[in-house]
Amino acid sequence: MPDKRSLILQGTLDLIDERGLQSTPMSAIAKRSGVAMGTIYHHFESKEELVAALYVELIDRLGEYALQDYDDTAPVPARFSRIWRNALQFALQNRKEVLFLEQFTYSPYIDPAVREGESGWLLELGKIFIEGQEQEIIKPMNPEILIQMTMGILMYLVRGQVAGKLVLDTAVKEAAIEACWDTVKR
Amino acid sequence: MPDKRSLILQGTLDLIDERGLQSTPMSAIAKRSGVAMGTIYHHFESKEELVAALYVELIDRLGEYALQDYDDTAPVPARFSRIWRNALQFALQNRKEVLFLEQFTYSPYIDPAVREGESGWLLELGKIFIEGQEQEIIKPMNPEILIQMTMGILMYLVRGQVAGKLVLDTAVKEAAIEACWDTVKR
Amino acid sequence: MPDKRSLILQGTLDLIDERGLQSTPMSAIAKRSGVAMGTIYHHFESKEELVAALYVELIDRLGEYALQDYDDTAPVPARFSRIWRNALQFALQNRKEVLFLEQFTYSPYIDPAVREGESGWLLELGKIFIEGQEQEIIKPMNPEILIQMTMGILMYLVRGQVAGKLVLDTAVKEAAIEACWDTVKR
Amino acid sequence: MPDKRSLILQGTLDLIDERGLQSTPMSAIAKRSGVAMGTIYHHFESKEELVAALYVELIDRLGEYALQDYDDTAPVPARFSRIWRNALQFALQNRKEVLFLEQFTYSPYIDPAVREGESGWLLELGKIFIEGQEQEIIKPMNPEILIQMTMGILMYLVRGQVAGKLVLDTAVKEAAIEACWDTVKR
DNA sequence: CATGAATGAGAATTCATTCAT
DNA sequence: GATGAATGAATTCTCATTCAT
Repeated sequence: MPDKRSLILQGTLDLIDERGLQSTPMSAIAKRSGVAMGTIYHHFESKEELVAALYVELIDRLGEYALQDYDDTAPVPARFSRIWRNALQFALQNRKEVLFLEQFTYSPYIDPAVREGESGWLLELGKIFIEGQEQEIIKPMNPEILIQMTMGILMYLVRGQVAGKLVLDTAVKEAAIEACWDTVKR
Repeated sequence: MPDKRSLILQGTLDLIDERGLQSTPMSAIAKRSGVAMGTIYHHFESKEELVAALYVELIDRLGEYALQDYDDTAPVPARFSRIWRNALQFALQNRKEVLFLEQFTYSPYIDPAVREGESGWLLELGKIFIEGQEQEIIKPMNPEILIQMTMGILMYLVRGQVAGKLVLDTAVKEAAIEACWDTVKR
Repeated sequence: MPDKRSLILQGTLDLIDERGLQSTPMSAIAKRSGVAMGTIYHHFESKEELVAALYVELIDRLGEYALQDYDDTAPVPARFSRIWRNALQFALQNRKEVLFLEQFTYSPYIDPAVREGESGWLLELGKIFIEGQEQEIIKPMNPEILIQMTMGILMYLVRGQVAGKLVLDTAVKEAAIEACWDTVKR
Repeated sequence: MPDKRSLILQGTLDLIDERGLQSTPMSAIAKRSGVAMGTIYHHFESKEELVAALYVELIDRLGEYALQDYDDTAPVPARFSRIWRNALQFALQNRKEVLFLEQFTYSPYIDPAVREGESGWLLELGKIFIEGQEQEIIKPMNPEILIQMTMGILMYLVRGQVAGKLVLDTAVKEAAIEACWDTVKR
């Protein structure tokens, strides 16, 4: 059986996805997670801390997934594709998680301090861009800008699918990764 | 002096930006807007309706701004740039407004019915893409996909600037619009 | 009809007397006072503030009562008796009020800042003692000390009566006032 | 090392002194005393019992201290001074303890049954007063009244010092004991 | 005996909404 | 229309007590 902390985080995510934070009282989280309300407060100081902890947890999970099968000796374009293909995959397989992150990344509800830590995969992406710029195959721009643009492409595609506006089948996914490359390549 | 309805909407936007919807009671909106609580209920049925009205108001404002100086007889790339340059401009000059839209577009708090109406500028973009595809200068993909990708690029750049990760000066803004074109062009 | 604020203060005092602060939830205060719980919070920021407000209110009431029929041109012993007779009278006629003050004067529950303000009757007593010392009919000690001793005599008599250990009839009351004088007189 | 029961009682006293009973959860007592919560419940049935036990413990300690060096063959005034000097000494050296007793003696939180037992020193005082009355050196009043008055004088002096209103140096302490005698002597 | 995570009833507090003025 | 005090259900959070280890 998963530990209570995980049960609570999962229950929180599920309910926020289903009804929104507004309409998710702690009592509902307790019921959904199968623990007593007091137990939640044993693990998290407040509702705000609980949501922050979930945020950190999901950021970490995404970061880990993004680096799966990552070979840092491969050529730049291959590494680029690998990471973004992973990230997209994660987003599509973890709809709730990613919508949560989208929702709270710029919400005043999340303490800015929580957002700070750079995740490993973003650092790795930075390296890829710099190396690509040295090889003159990537546009000579602030890597931060390139990262934001690429992430924006993929995240908005995921949003589009979630909203039912479009369908991301395998072909489209590959096209999307390619489009990402087109955006940054020289 | 602006009419009370506008004062209320502005106060609501300000407070949601500062403290989040969670922490924005109607009483605070009343105080900030300089009206009595009862007055808010003269103009809006409920808090939910108030937020929905704000959403619609901002969507409209963005849509209007995006089509400024738009010449629908110009060539496809020029029209593409015009609209996105406008949209980016709007986003940068209306941080609160755009973060609000980002925040609530996929929130269960906004009734899906409210989101429905296609805004004119998005319809116009659809036309641009179809025309560009006929001219074989734009990738032959579902235009919805192309729109999402382009919007993602720009929105994530704005997010990046809001978060203090990067600065969008004039040069970068132009480069960003160009990168959008690179993403969709054949 | 008394205003709601007074109703709430009275209900609070009654319940604290009957069951203690511990066992007096805000909901009980609301019910007893005949107002809604929210109304209490309209008048007082928190339970703590409510109790503090009650404290101040009672201190004021006692101070006012103590100076009834006070003639500041009378000789020192007469003035001394008048004030203490009044104070004792107040204490005996306002059991709840005085026990509340006893209970909370040195409780960490009352913010020390609340206790600060010197009440008029105590200032007046100070003057009496100084004048009496000049006339060499009162012990030459720090007046603060004399005040504490006198108040202690009377308050502990009241306590004794409340506890059922003794009965303060008219004769005893007069004897007590006399004993107070014996304590401070030269 | 003191036994756990004592540690718990001491921790309870400290915390009640610092934050009040209201704000002293059992968990805090456990932490402060360096024992587990379960351990507290081995020694005391409930929080109420714990506080009652502390009350009894402190009453006993005070009673014992009050009779130190007490010679029941000495003359009445000497015996009177001895006991009250001891009591005052105890109060000044055990601020927390005495404030606790003050606080809870008339609190509904303490079961009246707990307060009942007459302590030896109070019985002894009763004897002193009766003997003094037989010798016609003490006022012919209910001894209970005389006890309350004397205790009131001293306790309020202690309160005054605790509140920072006055300082009880050796001279003042002696004067206070004398004043007590003035209050009861014929 | 000792531990401290878990429990859940109960407390304090909030806030959308109403309505008498 | 405008006001804002009043309402009380809903929510967050607390904490005395238990019990499996």
